[in-house]
Amino acid sequence: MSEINITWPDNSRGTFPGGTTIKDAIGSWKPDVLSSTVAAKVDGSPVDLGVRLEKDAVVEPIDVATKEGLGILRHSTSHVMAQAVQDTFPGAKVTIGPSIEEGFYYDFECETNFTPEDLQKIEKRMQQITATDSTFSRREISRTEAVALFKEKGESYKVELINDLPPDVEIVSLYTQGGYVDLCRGPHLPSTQMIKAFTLLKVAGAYWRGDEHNKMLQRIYGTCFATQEALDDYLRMIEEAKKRDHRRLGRELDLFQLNDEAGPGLIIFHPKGMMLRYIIEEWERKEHLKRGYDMVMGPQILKDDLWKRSGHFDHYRENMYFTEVDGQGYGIKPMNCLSHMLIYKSKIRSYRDLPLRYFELGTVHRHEKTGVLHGLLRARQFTQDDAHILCTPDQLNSEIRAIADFVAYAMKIFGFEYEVELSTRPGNSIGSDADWDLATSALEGALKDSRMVYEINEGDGAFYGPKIDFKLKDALKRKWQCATIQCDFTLPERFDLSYIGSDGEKHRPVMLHRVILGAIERFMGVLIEHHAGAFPVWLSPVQASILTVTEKHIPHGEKVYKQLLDAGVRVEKSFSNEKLGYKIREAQMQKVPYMLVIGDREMAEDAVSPRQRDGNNLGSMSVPDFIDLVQERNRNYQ
RNA sequence: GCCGAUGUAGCUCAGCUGGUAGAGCAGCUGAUUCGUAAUCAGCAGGUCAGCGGUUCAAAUCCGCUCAUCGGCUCCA
Repeated sequence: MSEINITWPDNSRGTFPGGTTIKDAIGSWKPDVLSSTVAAKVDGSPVDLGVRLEKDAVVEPIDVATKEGLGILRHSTSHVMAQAVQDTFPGAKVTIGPSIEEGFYYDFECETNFTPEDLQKIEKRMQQITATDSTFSRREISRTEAVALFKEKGESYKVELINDLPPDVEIVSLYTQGGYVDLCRGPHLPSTQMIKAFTLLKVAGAYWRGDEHNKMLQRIYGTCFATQEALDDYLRMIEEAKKRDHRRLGRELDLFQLNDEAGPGLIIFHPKGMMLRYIIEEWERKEHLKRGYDMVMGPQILKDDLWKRSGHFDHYRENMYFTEVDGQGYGIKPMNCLSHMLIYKSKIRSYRDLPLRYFELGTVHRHEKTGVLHGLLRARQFTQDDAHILCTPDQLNSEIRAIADFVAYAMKIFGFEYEVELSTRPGNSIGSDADWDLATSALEGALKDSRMVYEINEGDGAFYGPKIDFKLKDALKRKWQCATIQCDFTLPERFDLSYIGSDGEKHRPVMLHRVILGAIERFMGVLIEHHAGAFPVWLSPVQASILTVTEKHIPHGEKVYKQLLDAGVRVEKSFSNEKLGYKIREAQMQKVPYMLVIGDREMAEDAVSPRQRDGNNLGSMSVPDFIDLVQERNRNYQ
């Protein structure tokens, strides 16, 4: 038998008889690696460990701890789940079951609805399967054979999947574990025994192939990790996320409410929530003015004709609210651009005026479907830190780069990491191919010039133009869409905007729509969850609470209160007839950064000794020194 | 909008197979005057989401509506 040469990741080489399995080869290379290896890459392509090597190759084991390895582990677990579901519910039809970022799911069509008790049953069955050490074995059959096989099993969704494969695909692969066969590209684990730490999480509805016109299937979500510890960590993280839920903290910290009587998706800000909002808005105004933006403001409703002209009536009507005044139809604005266009049009513009940057904390209303509403993160009325930049095509690049810098600065101030995505033309769009190409390359060019790392999101742009999305990552690594830059050649066209160029001729300006924090409400929701309600001092609605020990300390407490208030410190009185421990606890639960206890000592020294919410005591200091401390943190965004 | 679950006091939750509602915390009143995460006692608080039906009798069973939650789709 001929021999083959294998090159390992460390560039060492080994010689093996032709037909050696990858598993055996790895086993003789580094036996200790094998136990955590789920599959391998042969010349770059991932394959099963059971594959026999027939020619020279570069072989790289895929470890279960890597992202790719975890994906394979989870995908295999989803196959085991499908087996368990069909064992438990013989009528259930399988559809697809991929691994996802935090686990896996599998969609089923089943007459009965899965209950939480059913999940336990399925999980138990999965444990039986994984305890048996069944191998995942791959088999390749012809397309027609596969169709016949799944037809016979009554798996109509699998038949549909095979039929929809590209015409040049002649062979499909099947994986079998413990007598259970599924259509799959692979690769998979060598054995079910590697599946040790898994759990099923929830049942949810999901449309077949993600299309809302299709049948609703039942999706079971689960997750799987290489070790029990990793799974436990993940489950703890979910618990932590629940504790941080902004809807819960919004109530506990008395920031805002969503009230049935007011209506779904409508937020009512309480004093502390409004204070947080005010701080953010003031920051916005200051930063925009620094960057050469002009503040403007338009009305909430504008005549229907304007929305028809802009294209919103044709493309966005189902998301808009309408009203009638004196027999005239009006649309409640879902976006702020129209007023800004009218400002531009209010006089003849010269190229010397450009770029014009109109900024508005613009409150918009959008008729979101009831099922998508989610606290502050998805509401029907919200306020964008919106701006529209009108510039010459030549200025586009520097304007986009300036916005990207602004976003980077904002993310630094608020303490978020972020990712960048470029979204291209969607199906439901307006405008010419040439304009879309120009706009898309302008955005991409600016990203490249700014040396930003970005991903491309095909077909995810707005109906009027492509966009750059910035997705920030919070303390729990969850991603949230906030900033976006959208390039628009259409509106200037539709509204016949122009400027007089140096040549004395009329030219068409280009328009950029952009937001930095996105929607103030959403950003607040993200901030609440990011900080778990314990905002940095500069953002805390209440920065200090004054706690009197007994009622004889109230007059001095009042004096300190007044001093702090005069200095602009956001301060609260806790003068009630309770023991100090009780008041500390109260302030602690409200996550107030500084607690100022006023007792005999503080009265005698005319001082305060701030206790931080982390339990640290800063020692005795004068009231002016404490004021400096707070103001220092305000200035430094800490 | 779709699938599923849920809805009892301000909050967190009990309330067995139908017999007419209960606790802790919060609130109020009083006592206590207290030094870094809960002082004690008393009081008050609910058309059991809403509407309709079954029944001698409904928080409990059935239907519809509304809202919320988890997803899908959509999105700042």
